[in-house]
Amino acid sequence: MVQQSQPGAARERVLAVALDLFARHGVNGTSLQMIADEIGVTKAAVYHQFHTKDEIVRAVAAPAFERLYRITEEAERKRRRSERAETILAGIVDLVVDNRRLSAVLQTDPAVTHIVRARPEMQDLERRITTLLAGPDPDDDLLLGTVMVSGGLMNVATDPRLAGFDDERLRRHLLSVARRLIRLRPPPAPKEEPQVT
Amino acid sequence: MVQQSQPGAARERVLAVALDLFARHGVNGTSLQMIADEIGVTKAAVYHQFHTKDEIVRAVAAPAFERLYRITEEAERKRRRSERAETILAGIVDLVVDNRRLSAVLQTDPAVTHIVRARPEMQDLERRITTLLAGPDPDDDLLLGTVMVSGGLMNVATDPRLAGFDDERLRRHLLSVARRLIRLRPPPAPKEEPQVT
DNA sequence: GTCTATATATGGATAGAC
DNA sequence: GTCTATCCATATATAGAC
Repeated sequence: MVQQSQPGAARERVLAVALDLFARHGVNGTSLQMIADEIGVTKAAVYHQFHTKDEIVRAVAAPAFERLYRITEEAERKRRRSERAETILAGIVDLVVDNRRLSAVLQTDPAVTHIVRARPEMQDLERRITTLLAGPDPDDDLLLGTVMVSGGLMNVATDPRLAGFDDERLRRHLLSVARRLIRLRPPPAPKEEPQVT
Repeated sequence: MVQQSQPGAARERVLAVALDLFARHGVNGTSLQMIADEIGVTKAAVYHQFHTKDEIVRAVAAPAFERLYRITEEAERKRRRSERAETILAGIVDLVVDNRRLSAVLQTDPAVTHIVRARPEMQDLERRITTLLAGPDPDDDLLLGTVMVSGGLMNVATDPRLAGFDDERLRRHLLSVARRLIRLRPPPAPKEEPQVT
């Protein structure tokens, strides 16, 4: 086994292995022993990096949620509703495509829900994203499309039937399908005047 | 505590409580102790009904999968592709609406995936459903829409943002959104006017 | 940073009384 | 059908040596 001597390398190794195991077995189905075994160290070595299991879960999830937060802030600065929706949608699709395995874990794992998403600022973030996607007063179909986008995109990314899609192909079709779900017209090409909805 | 004296009542009580806990904490996050506590009996009493935890999981999931199997068989007997897709889609939507909480567990819980969905006949069933929805040779957009339907419907059913939808309202909009995703025209309804996408 | 060893709690599961 | 009591494995977590 090659020794990792860069600073923080051991920490990153734990996070990478943890993510892989979380995606396969769920957070509650993954023990610290499994993580340690996969790396080839003991549990105590893992505990040297993270003092609790929750800490590992938060560290695995943190980068994605921080990115989601930044995308949300950016989208909220746009003036028109279509711009806001397009920005948050494209941002989420990019995020999902860049973190295919992570997405499903963050979206559906009950442990993640309890540890990360239950926090008030997370619930607030999810509410803001819903508003960005659906606008302030959506009808039933639009609301349901929005729910399916915010929940379904993550599932789709990990589905084995789409394993053969490379990132660019997955991104393009995810965007296309998601836009239809929230009745969003594709944005105008650069250098053109925006069209009125 | 009222004694349940009907035959099979204790068994049904375990299944109902287990489903509720599975939906909230996931299968791996639910211990037999939690199930027993929720009912107000001891672990041993639960073990009298089910000899292993896997057995409980299978018993919780079984009715939904049997119903899914019957719907699939029925859909495959239809002659036209649109009829097959409409039958399986409407059947799945009904199934999801009738079992809102169960759906997400069955679809996304890693323990369920390992215990139930990993079985060859289950994988075969899921493959047949994909073919029913998408046809034999789907393009990228249709395949992705199909994946989103088969994965996303279940998520949608449990989303708190749709908690206020009654069954009929949820069913109607799920069908509408799902049909758009797989580019399926609504069937000629007896008293409803067909919608144009 | 990693190890051995251990503390403590809880998990699934069984035996046998009532 | 339900109980108490118990077995054994594994879980998270900590202490202290190297």
